[in-house]
Amino acid sequence: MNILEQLPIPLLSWYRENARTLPWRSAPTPYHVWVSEIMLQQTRVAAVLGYYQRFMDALPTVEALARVEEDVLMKLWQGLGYYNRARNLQKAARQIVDGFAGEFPRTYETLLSLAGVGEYTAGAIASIAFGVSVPAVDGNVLRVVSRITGDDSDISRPETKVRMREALLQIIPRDAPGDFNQAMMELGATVCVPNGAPNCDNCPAKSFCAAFLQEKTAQLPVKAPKRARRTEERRVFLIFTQNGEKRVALRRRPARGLLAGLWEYPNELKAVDHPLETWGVHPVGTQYGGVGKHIFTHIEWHMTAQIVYIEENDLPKGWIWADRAALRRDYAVPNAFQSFAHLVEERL
DNA sequence: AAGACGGGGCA
DNA sequence: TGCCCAGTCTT
Repeated sequence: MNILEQLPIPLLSWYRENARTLPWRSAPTPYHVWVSEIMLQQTRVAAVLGYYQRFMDALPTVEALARVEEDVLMKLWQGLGYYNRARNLQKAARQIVDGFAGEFPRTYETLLSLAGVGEYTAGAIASIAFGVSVPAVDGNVLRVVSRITGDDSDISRPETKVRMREALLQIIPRDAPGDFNQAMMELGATVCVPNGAPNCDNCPAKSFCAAFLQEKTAQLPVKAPKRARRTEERRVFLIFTQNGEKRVALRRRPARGLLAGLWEYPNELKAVDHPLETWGVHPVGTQYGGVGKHIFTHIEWHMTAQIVYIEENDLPKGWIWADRAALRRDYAVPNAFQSFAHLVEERL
């Protein structure tokens, strides 16, 4: 017999008592659910809160999102990370407007065809916005299921995810699939937590949870170790105008890859010699700008900044001069350069 | 199946 | 520091 069969009733009851009040829950239209789910991918609720409302104020409809200029979109996403999510969001908005005549897709399979919508997100939108009985299996759900069933399979394996998804499909309440999925995630986020001891005293599953009953919560879930990240030594050039208006040089990053399409202070690996010369930049004066560090999931940047003054007309093709207002309003600069933000602002 | 892809919070 | 987060896409 399936131990999970005991879960839905106490879980839903617990959820109705303990659900957090979240902005995307107040009016769960398909558009609201979709945008919030994309923002929440690999991102904590607390981090999304500061972005969601501002995004909705700027782009209240799927049509507005489909039409917005990419730089404005990226500015709204600046600091949230995984920037392809934003670009895929707009791609999908155009799919909806052009391909589905503005009518939001309402089946799991059709939702899957939208850019940036995978198994989890398709399940979340289908169940929460349209009441379709499909699971939404994220990291929280994998952890909760592993513990309740005492399953020690590696949850990073696709095969494990498929099996747990199928088990959930058997028990998901047909009259409340959206609440059930949200309740599973809410439980994982607030009670059956990943770091440190879970709060089993307040868990609706404590009477039948295998991990709790066998005191194995610390051993579950099982997850394969990640590969170590590599380090990159980089020189960052904070380039200012020598005369006239106070401005700083920015250039756009390549359209693909890390931080694609965002703006940055020109920088290069330390292993590469004479980047200024290569760019055709002729310093009038230079000064040490301190060090900075930024940790990505798979790379660690160790940065040394150099302050450089050049003539205004010495700016390489394609780069731009930004004054303080433009830097704040128009250009999405990733948080990787946050260590130098203060230094730059002081000089603008 | 593995790697790329951000950034932050917490033990 | 290392882990993990309402994952998806590419190779």
